[in-house]
Amino acid sequence: MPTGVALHDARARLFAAAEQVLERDGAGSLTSRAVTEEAGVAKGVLHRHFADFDDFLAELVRERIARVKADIEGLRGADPLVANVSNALSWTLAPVNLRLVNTVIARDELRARLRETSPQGLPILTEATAALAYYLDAERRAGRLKADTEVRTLAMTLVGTGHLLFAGEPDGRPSTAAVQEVVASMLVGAETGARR
Amino acid sequence: MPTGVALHDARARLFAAAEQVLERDGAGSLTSRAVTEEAGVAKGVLHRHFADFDDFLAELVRERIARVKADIEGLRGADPLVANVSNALSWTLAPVNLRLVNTVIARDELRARLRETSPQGLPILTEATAALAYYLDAERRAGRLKADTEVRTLAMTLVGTGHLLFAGEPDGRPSTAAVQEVVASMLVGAETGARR
Amino acid sequence: MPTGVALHDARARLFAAAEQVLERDGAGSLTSRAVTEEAGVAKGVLHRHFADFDDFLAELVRERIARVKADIEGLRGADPLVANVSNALSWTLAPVNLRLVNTVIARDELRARLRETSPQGLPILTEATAALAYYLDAERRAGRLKADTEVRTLAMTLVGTGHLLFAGEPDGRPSTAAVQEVVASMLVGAETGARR
Amino acid sequence: MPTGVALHDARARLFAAAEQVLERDGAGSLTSRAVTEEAGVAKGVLHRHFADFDDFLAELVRERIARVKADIEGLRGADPLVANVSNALSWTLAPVNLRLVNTVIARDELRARLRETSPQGLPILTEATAALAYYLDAERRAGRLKADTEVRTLAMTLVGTGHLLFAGEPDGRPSTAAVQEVVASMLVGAETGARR
DNA sequence: ACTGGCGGGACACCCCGTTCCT
DNA sequence: AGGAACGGGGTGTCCCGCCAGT
Repeated sequence: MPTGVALHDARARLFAAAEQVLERDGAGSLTSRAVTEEAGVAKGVLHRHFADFDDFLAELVRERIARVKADIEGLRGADPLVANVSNALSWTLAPVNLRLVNTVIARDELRARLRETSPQGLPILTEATAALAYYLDAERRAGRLKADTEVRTLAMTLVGTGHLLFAGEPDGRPSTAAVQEVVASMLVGAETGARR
Repeated sequence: MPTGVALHDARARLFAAAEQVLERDGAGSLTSRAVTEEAGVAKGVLHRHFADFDDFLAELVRERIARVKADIEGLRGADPLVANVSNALSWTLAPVNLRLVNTVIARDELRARLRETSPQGLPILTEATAALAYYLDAERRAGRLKADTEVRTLAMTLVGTGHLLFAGEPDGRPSTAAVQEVVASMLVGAETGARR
Repeated sequence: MPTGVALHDARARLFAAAEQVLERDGAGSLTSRAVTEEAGVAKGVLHRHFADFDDFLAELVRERIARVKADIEGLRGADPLVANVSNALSWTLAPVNLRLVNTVIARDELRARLRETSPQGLPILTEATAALAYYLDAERRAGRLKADTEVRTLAMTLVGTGHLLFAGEPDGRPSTAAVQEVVASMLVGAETGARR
Repeated sequence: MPTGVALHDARARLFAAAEQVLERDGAGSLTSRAVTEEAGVAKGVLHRHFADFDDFLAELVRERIARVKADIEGLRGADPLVANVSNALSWTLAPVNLRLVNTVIARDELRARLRETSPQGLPILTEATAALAYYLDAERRAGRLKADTEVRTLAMTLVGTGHLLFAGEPDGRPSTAAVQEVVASMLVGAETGARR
């Protein structure tokens, strides 16, 4: 029975529900029904707030992108470089994001729509790479990375390797130590001796 | 009309058809019908040679894995390191393979079955990483890479970065120069001065 | 295009559609798709209201059985015996019922399920025979049939002969006169002279 | 491997195989594959000797009809009337025949072709009815049935009732006693007192 | 504004009769 | 003669988007 009560936070609730479905059941189970059911909401609600399911997913991806960018931009130079980069990878490659990338990969229409805002590269990963490169450039300018470090390539290397590392784990969660070890070995050639 | 002719190479023809569909239409269009139609073969042929469609796909993945491994194992030390690695990445991340990885990502059942033979990591990429590490180890023992090179991590870095590079291109084909440039910058810290 | 309107009488509409298909195209054309198309209804509706197609058919048979029983039970002693019995046969062996019996005969699974409610005999015909026997017994007690009439056998004889008569006609519709003639000749030995 | 040996009795072997399949697995399992497998013969053999599967079935039906007719025509006036008729019904309604009738009912095309030789009525049952009527007429002329007996109707009644009786049994085999009882009660009004 | 049933398309799997190469 | 393949059809299932009621 209709309640007549407006869901003022429908978007947020639907996004949260989608993330829970992704985390619990994987990308293959992320259907419009699963989302609305998880949110405890009627199917029609999704279509009142979004043009269609792919539009909903696109918005969700953009929301995750914004969060990852904000997180990486919030990294502070005072913390150890390896820890910062490891955190950046952990945020970027969190299970929900990984599965969301898979969702994008599996859906032609969604991928096409995201091409408008992410012209190249895999959504989320591309933006994270850019944000990480920006952070690394700051570190380079601060003298914690060698002056000739190609931060764009280094960022891509870190994200690419991290992707393989995280995607390889059945549950998508390698240990923090494992991440730091890999990150450390990748930064070893670029780091200066500077410490604080 | 029935032809009555036995398809002595049904498996190979179906595999080739699947690859053409992948290349032309993408992972989203890889259905059992599309495969048999592309092969110019009756629907039932696929089910006569494979338990079901996921079984067919699993076999196709394994066949691609075998080919990639054989290709990488065929690399010769006489050729330039960067060229060899670039070739390895081009073979590993060929459009067909990339889309096949996407197919695996999108199909829960297929992924589950491949877990039996590829317990961890993304199919194809994992095996390519292992083969590449084996090749790099040979180069390390031959003195073309520094003795302390962690070949496993280096291989993962190369494949992971390459994956991002190839998957980022809308058509899955970065230029050879672009690949070599990235590979060169990644190997710069590990290479010795040895040349032949 | 979705109507959004709930089909409050989905069962009845599907049953009616199935009967129309039977009447128009015969038992061989009675597929689940044909039923939903005839009903102007989505394919899923059938599976929302019935476990599967055989379940739907079983329910249809039971509904027809109920109708035939009700019809026969509604026969009134005031009307001529021959007319009553002829009507009973016409109802029992109506084209739709005849073809429904054929459907049961042709479908192993359906037949198996109906065994639960019609342990023996051909569905519809068995129940009609029982109802007719009950009616004849009433007539016997009312003195319109000889006291020693074996109503069970007589009913079986009438239905069995009627079945041959109706099933023999290409379109399943012998003339009323032909039916009455046969019925009359079969009752001649059992009828008393009683008239009203 | 081809044997090169011609099956001079292919027809008979295929017919026998079909009957075994009918008897063991029912009408629903009577496919061309089942027949050739049961006969231990290649699928092509059937199509070498018959235009198509429906043609094969039509010939089988005609063969069974001929056998039933011959059997009934072989009845001798010296034996008890009830026993003779009971035997006629048992032959006519043998499980194989009953299931063959079902096969005819379930196959539109087969039914259509048999219309050419059996313009009306159910194949086998119609011919059996005619043969039985002929026999009964002989008995009538011999004085064992009343002179005014309508043998055509009586035959139809016997076969129709018998059909219900036999088809009602799950395994298609009522006891001889049950058959004789029903037959006796149906003949009671038509028999004269003549005995031998 | 929300609810929930429906429309419609697609897909995997299965079965059958039939043909014809080996 | 044997057996693989062919073409067609049927069923159950899933999913997304729509929209009449409440």
